[in-house]
Amino acid sequence: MQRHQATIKEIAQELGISISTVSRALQNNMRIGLRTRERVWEVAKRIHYVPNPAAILLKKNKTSTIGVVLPYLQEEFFSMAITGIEDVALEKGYNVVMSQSRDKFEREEKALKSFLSSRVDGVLASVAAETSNYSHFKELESYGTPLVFFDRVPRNLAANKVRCSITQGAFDAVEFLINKGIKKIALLNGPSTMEVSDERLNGYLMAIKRFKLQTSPSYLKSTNLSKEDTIEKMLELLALKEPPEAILTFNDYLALYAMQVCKHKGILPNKDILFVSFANLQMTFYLDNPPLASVEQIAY
Amino acid sequence: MQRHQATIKEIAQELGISISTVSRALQNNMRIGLRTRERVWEVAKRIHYVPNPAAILLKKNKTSTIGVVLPYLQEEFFSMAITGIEDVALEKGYNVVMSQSRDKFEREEKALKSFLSSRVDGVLASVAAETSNYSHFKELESYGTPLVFFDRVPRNLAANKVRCSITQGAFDAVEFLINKGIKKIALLNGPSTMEVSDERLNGYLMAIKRFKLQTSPSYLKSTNLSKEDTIEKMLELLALKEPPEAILTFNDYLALYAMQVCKHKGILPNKDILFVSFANLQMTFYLDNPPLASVEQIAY
DNA sequence: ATAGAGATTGCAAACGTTTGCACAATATTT
DNA sequence: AAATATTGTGCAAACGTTTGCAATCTCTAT
Repeated sequence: MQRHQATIKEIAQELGISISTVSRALQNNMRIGLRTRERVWEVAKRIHYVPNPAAILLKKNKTSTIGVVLPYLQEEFFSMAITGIEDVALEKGYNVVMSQSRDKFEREEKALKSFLSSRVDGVLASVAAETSNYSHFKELESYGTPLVFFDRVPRNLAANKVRCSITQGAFDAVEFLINKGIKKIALLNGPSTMEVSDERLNGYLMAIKRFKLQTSPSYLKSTNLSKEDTIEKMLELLALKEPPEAILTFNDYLALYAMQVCKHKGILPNKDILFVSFANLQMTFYLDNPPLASVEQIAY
Repeated sequence: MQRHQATIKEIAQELGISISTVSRALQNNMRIGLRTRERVWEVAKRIHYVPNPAAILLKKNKTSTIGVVLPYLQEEFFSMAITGIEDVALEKGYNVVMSQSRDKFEREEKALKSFLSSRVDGVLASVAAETSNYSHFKELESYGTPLVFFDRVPRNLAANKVRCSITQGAFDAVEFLINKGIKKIALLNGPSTMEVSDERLNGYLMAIKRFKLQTSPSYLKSTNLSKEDTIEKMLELLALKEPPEAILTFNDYLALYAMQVCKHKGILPNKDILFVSFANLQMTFYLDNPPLASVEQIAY
């Protein structure tokens, strides 16, 4: 099946020169005469030579590959991020291999194992909602594989992290609602294990304080991002004696789930209860009734 | 940076046995005594041995990796498909590397090149809308890399192809409309380079013939799947002397674009003009006004 | 005891590439 | 013409693994 792949040995043979010369010629090493270099390149092209990455890895201990784990590829934020990652990686001569955790700890763990065994040069990770134990990441680092978290970064872990600071975004979102005369604002947040949740909370609290509003612990809900949990927490909010007039949600998906709950209860979203969220999905452009506003995060 | 990774040599040294014995012990080769095998495994675990895939590829000429190119990871159909692919691949001990073409020929070409140089064992491809020349796929095969197209398979190309036959689905969709008493049905199809477009057309024509309806070339539009082109073709349909009463669209995205055009023109989608499409996105559950019906394709 | 058998283990080559070092060929200076 | 510098090329080892073959053990049956 797998037909023979061209090797530098064959090029050397055909030209009657040594393989070291060919190797150097292909690297455009100045030590090799221009004429020889040209002849080597010509043969290489003709016989469709492609360097064997395994041999190179073996020698250089470098795969020129980076691994990316993230929760869902289909979430627009991540899919844009991946596109950005791919673009710069390709430009720099790196390959990208990605894996979705689907917010499951187990899948995330497996993905990292597979990255480890394929010896990626580095890993980018956006952690699964389920994850609260970071030993699998620690293990990666113990092998010396560089690791950078992005967007969904863990709290309480000394590591490289990249994310937009959205404290200000959360503040602005609340201010926006307050300017509309709203007083009772709830926060439907993500898991407390994530720093990005903290930031939303901080921005929210800052705004509440600054504008001297009131809130209560029952207005602060934290979900695991699943549809079920979100619906449950939303029902709790609606069941309060003083249900909120507006809800700031962790992202557009939570907002959509929550809005569905409202509809079932005969409450008109963005009429009876205003929704403001984070992410600004392309998708929301298709909706007749999207969240009132959304804080955009530039994923690419 | 990159800390040293354990090798079988080190295991051998520690136990005072030869590397070949270690290699065989790790493969659970029966030629190696049980006691030795156990000791080897124990050390391997302790020092976190992970086989170096490069060395194995070099010997076996097998990467246990398959490459997947598809248009958009964020389209639900593909993201489900990828999950299916990942699941069976992992189960069989294969890794998956994927790349999005974003419907661009150039990106698709690059992805295949990168697969080639990383020596994947095989490729799964769903072709980009832009692609009409398959030389890059041909090249893959000339290297002996097995190739299977899925869903978006090319016409007129002898190759392995996997897709749902949706001729029947298209037929059923039209029948569904006819049963509602609709007579004037248009088809907003995908590029004619794709077999999947042909199938929709065939199903549509079969139903038209069977139920003795009329259609006209101006009811048959073919788009490149982009939003712009879809809007243009939709405007053409609306500009006809006899605009259609219902439109069968290539997928949910086209339906959504087309429905937006209607709204701009003050036409009520699924009231004045009925929409039926293919794909059945999760997303459409969030919509207040989804396509009337959608033919589901089981991606996973 | 000892031949033969069977069970274990080790040697060494091979996979395709890179690279330090040495050597050969040519050009430049005396 | 010899000595030196410059340029071009080749040898061989190394990377971590697998595997055919040979070698060494440990038995059992004589």
